[in-house]
This record gives sequence, structure tokens and C-alpha cells, in this order.
Amino acid sequence: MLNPKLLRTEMDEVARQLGRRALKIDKDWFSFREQKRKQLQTAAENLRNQRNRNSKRIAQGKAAGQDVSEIMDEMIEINEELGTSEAELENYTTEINAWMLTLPNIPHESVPDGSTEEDNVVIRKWGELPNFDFPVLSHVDIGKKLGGLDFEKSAKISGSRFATMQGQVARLHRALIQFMLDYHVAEHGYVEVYVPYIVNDASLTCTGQLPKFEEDLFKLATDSPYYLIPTAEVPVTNLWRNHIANENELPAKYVCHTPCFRSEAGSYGKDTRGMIRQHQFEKVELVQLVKPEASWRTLEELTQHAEKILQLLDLPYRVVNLCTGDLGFASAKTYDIEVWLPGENTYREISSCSNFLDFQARRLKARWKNTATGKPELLHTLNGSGLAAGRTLVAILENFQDNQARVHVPEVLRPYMGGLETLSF
RNA sequence: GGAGAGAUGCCGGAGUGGUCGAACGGGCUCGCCUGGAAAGUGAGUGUGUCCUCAACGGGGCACCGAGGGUUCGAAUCCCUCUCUCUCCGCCA
Repeated sequence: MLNPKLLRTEMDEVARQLGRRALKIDKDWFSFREQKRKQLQTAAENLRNQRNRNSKRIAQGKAAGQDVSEIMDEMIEINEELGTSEAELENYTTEINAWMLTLPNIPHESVPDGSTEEDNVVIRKWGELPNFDFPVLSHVDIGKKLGGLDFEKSAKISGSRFATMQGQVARLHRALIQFMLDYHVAEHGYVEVYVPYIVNDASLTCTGQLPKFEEDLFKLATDSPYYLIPTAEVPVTNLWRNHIANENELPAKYVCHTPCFRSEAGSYGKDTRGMIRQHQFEKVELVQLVKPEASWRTLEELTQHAEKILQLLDLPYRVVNLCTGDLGFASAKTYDIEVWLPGENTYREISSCSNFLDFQARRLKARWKNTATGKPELLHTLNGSGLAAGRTLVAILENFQDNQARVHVPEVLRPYMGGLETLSF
């Protein structure tokens, strides 16, 4: 959520900034309701003040054995008036709050303007693209030949956009997850956490998936509003809901492996083949909560933490700065890391690293006690995939295939594969 | 699934209708004491929001799990929900 004060005092500037996201703000709609709200709130508070004062007078009067019926009569009038203004106030605040929940974060100045992913700006590239002197296979074909990747079986079990893995491929997938977790814990100082995969609506509102993007989620058919998590970001960031941290708790750095569930509504016909876009996939997520002054530096660090995994796996990638049109709802700035996929002859997103500034923290009420001021202040939240395991598996199958019907296992994964150096088909 | 108990500030814990943002204890912070420490001792110590002040500060409103209700007045009474704990049953 954006700072309400900013909306009240700098509305023109906010509207201009959000305009970069091709969003039109109805300034008059807001200022009218905001003015009403303020007026009604002041009125209600004054009436409550009168009521509280009279209440004390009644208590004291009764104790002294005096007649308090006059004050009681006055109270009836006050309460009548208060009831009216409270009801009206409630209408306006509900309306304003609902509206504010639909406003996305303000893009940072370093975010390029643009409408589609075509306008994203490549920041850097790493690794050399492989040169194959034989017809390159896609991960779908390799997986099938290995007998380890099956989409028909999962279609039978569940439907489209699900993968079934078996044998060495399933183990390689698991090895990737273990390796990423271990590395981020040992080398980057993250704390491993295990969290629920089902969350309530409040958690999703705090991280920004709700109320606007409910159609992207799998909602359980229970009485209470339960959803499958679309990313570990939701439960992990919500660990800090309603928490005021001491300085020594910061920065908080979590690494978490979870499955992720996405309805992929609106992506019909997109990436239908293979395991690029699935309803269910595994991801190792990095989440940080930091002091505001540290968040921009942290975004660079966190992105590099994710990149490091690709470097150790020797997978070529590039980092792009998402343009305003491609930027996520809650994010102020996002670096996507895109891995090279020879089977598609293109780069594909494998990680998304974002700085949300205080946007999520405001909804979460995630704060820290600033020792300098002695006051609680909002934290900044960041997260990034480190990495999406399914897509990393795809990248390995495609980049490390050879003309001998083999896939070479990256060295860092071999300890997790019982020393296995190649998968053969 | 059945039966019961509970939810109060950083923690423990009192408070069953009025002057309660909340006793008391612990913790923590600052000070005194001390060669230094412990013990002792004094003071302070919630959050949000609005108004006010040059500043220090001062003031209003709200918050005792959440939401509703009763009442002139609710931490306290009533209803609903959520969560926690204990026992029984079932179970990975």
C-alpha cells in the first residue's frame, strides 16, 4: 500500500508516477472522499470527546449522590449525532481503503518506461551460449528419452500444465533444490524456513496478491478463505506481520523451498508444451526484511545471490531491468534473471528479484525500532527466486546435452546425485 | 470428532460496569551507590492517528484475540468467529 499521507499531500506527483504504469488515477474521486472523511472523523472524535467527559461527570456525580439526569439527556443527543456521523464515516473509509488496496507501488526512477517485456533493459550477460554441432533437443524430448519426464501421465492424474518426474530426472530436480538451499544458507547467510503452503486471505493481501489478482490463485473450496501459495514470498514475508523488530534482528534473511501453485488464468495457449509454465512448480525463494536505508543495496546483493547459483551451474544468463509495464504490482523495481534455453533458442525468466520498499511492510505492519529516533518505522521487504527449480532443470537438460545421448550433470550437483556425472538415454 | 479451560502491555499476571491505557512483579533504559560489579535504590518504559509547539513538550481519539450487540458509560455483560492449552477418541 502506498503511504496515505503521500496520497493526501502529493497526489499530483503520485498520479504522475503511477501514470508510468499506464494507470489513470481519479484524483477528484479521491480528494472528495478524503475531504469528507477528514471532516467526519474530526466531528466524530469531538463527539466522542464530549461523551467521554460526560461519562466521567456522571460517574463522579453519582458517587457524590447528585442528580445527573441532565447530563444523561445530553448524552442521548450526543449519541444520536455520533451514530449518524460514524455511519457516514464508515462508508467513506471503507471506500477509500478498498481503493487504496488497488493502487500499485510507485516505480523507482531507475525503472525504464515501457509497456511490454520488449521494453525491458538488459543490464548484463554472463556465460557463453553453447554451440551445438547436432540437432538440439528440447527438454521435453530429452526428458521423454530419459524416461524421466512425462506430461501425459500428469494430464491423466490432474490435467494440463502438470509434470511428472521419475528416476534420475526426479533426483536431479531434488538435487537442485538441496544444492540451492545449502548454498544460500552456507555462503549467503540465509536462514532456512519451512512454512505452510496454504494461507489465508489476509496474508495474500499483505504481500499484494489480493484483492486484485485472485484469479491467478487456487482457492480452496472451504468455508474459510484459504489459498494455495503462488510463491513462498507470501508465507515467509508474513512471518513478520505485526512485528516490531529490534535492530539486532536485522537484516532478516530467509531461504525457503516450497511448491508454488498458480492458476495461470489468462495464459491460455502460452507455453503449453513442456514444463515452463505449470500449475505447480518448486522454487527456492530468498526473502529479506531490511532497514530502509539498506534496501537498494540489498536488491543488488540478493540478485547476485540468485545469479551465483547459475554461475555455479555454468548456465548462461542475462539480467534485465523490468520496464514499468512489466513490473509487478507491489514492486518498485525488479530484476529478472533469464537463463538461456537452447531448445527454445531464447532467454527465459528463471528468477525475479524485487524491492518492494515499504509497500508490503505497510500492509504487514512489519516495523523495526529505530534506535536513533526511538520510534517504530516500516521495514523494506525484498525477495527473489534463488531459483525456480523446474526451469533450472529444463536449462540443465537443454544446455548440457551432447551428441552421445547424454546430459552432463553440473559438478556442484554431483554430490547430491551420488557422484553421477551423466544421465544417459 | 467429543469434553473442558483460556486469550490483557516486552514477559508473567491482576482487574467482572464508571476517575483503567490498565495494579503488582520481572525485564529493559537512564541515574545514584561501588575501585569495578552484584545487591540495593530513584525515575522512565506500548501502538496508531489527528491537532498544537521554533523546540523540549502539550492535547484529542482509538486500541485489553477479531467482529457485532447491550448500556448514559464496556478490558469487564451478551452473541458470533479465530486461535491456544488440557483430557478422551482417531491418525501420519
